[in-house]
Amino acid sequence: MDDHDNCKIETALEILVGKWKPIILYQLFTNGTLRFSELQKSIPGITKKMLTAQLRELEYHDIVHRKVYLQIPPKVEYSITEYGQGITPLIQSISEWGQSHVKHLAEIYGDDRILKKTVEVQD
Amino acid sequence: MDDHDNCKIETALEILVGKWKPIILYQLFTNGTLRFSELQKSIPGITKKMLTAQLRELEYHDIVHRKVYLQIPPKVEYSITEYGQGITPLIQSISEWGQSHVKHLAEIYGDDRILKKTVEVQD
DNA sequence: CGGGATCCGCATAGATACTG
DNA sequence: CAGTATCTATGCGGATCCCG
Repeated sequence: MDDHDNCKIETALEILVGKWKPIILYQLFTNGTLRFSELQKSIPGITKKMLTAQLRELEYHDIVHRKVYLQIPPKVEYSITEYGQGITPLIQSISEWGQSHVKHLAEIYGDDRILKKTVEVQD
Repeated sequence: MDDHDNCKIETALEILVGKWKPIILYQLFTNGTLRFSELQKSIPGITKKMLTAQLRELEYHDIVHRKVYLQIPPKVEYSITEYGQGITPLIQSISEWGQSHVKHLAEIYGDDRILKKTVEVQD
């Protein structure tokens, strides 16, 4: 780690972060190509505004490709770029660490988040 | 990637994310142990409130250890836990990808962020 | 010294309506 | 259909004050 690694990390994080980006990427990775409306339907709760904004950022970073069909009604398809495929190892690393970390937390605090859910329902 | 990998990713990201966490971790990784006030001085612009909040989250996740000396005036030292050491490969991965990605962006859009800096200084 | 409590401002997300 | 424009709301970060 040299002195400027932090900003690089933050740059990388920008791409994954934002309430919706991980799940957008997940949808595109697993489904290949999706229309705007399909994407929206597959992500409950997201608004057009947010979806558009997040997709634009991902597009800027060359992770997502935007293909516009000039027709009425319009049709726009989104997919992972070739360069974007290259983040899979990274996502894999993060995901794996995340999984083991969840287990670690369970070991420390006990697995009472399940109980918590039950309690919440009781109300 | 199974159906619930997203939440795991988000769990993992929670730890790195937040305006100040990367640099807090950086300080602790490079300096070993730091007092609250030393940490604050090493991170220009951060408020006590934020520093406290971020440290508490990191502590909850067992990444950072908080050692309190019961004395007047108080003294509190922070360090990376043994478990916390385990995130280095993850940080490494993210950092490396971040670096190569910055280069990729430079290739696509041209390297005009350096020029931008120059312009900013001109003022 | 190392915080906690409180108040405030701004950015950002959400909701709604409109458009090519 | 795939957005944009506009308005509103809320939640987070910053500033300030206080306390053991």
